[in-house]
Amino acid sequence: MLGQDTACCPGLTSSPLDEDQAADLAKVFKALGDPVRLRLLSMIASRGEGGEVCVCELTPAFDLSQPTISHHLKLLRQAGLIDCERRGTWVYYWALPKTLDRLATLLTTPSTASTASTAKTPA
Amino acid sequence: MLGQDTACCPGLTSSPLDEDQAADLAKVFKALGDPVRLRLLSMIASRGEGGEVCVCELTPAFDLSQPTISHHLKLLRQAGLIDCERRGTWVYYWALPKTLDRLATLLTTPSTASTASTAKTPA
DNA sequence: CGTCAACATAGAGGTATGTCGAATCAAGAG
DNA sequence: CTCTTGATTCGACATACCTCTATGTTGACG
Repeated sequence: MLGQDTACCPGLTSSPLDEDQAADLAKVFKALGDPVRLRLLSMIASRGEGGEVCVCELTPAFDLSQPTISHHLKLLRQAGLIDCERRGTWVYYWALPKTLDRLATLLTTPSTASTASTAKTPA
Repeated sequence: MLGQDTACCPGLTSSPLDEDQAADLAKVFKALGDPVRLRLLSMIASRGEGGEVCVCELTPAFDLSQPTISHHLKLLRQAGLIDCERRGTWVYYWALPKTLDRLATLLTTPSTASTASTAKTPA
């Protein structure tokens, strides 16, 4: 998801998106378009670069059933925003900052681009 | 939409979002979660700072009815991403970069924040 | 005033999304 | 092996969303 060809692109404000780029990006933004998923992602991402969170820590933070949380985590994973691994009884999730960086670059407007254009994940 | 209290916030990856912040942000991301709206926004925003686009230029770029385009423009406007004005027979739309910048800052991860954190629209 | 063109709004229909309970799978303890 | 706990998958249902056609509204022009 979100192929390489969209990774290089300067931003929404520079040139109109073509249909394929828009479709790819829309999937990621749609994944972010739910308050539960936004909170889940922020809870996971705020653990830092190598940080992980167990599902058993995430679930009680919401007034939702466990299957529902699991469903939202799945969508975030399909959007390329997080990934997970099972270790014993528990499943741990971590953030994939590359996707977030890509979106941030895309949303950066020319006025702010002068300071942020060099932030395209050094490699 | 997207009150001032969320404007100051460092980013998704720094600390977990509370419920209200997540709800506000989700509305904006949801507005971006459709390929048609993404393309509309990019067509409008790529006109630059003072640029404007007439609806009559936007509609023929899509294989959709005119009311459908009007509907999507309304959602983008309600999300605070664009605004419009009627001048004579035509209606002109322009982008509101402040909202985009806010999202970009929010999505910026610590590794890239060193170069982009000062990009919060100088005033 | 009447008419026409550009946009917006209203309502309807089909599809997707969010949520749940129940069932299922995975791993460890006894 | 069986039982318990953690997590995902499945099936169902209510709601939201995207799209259309039909209708309103606004302004320009005779």
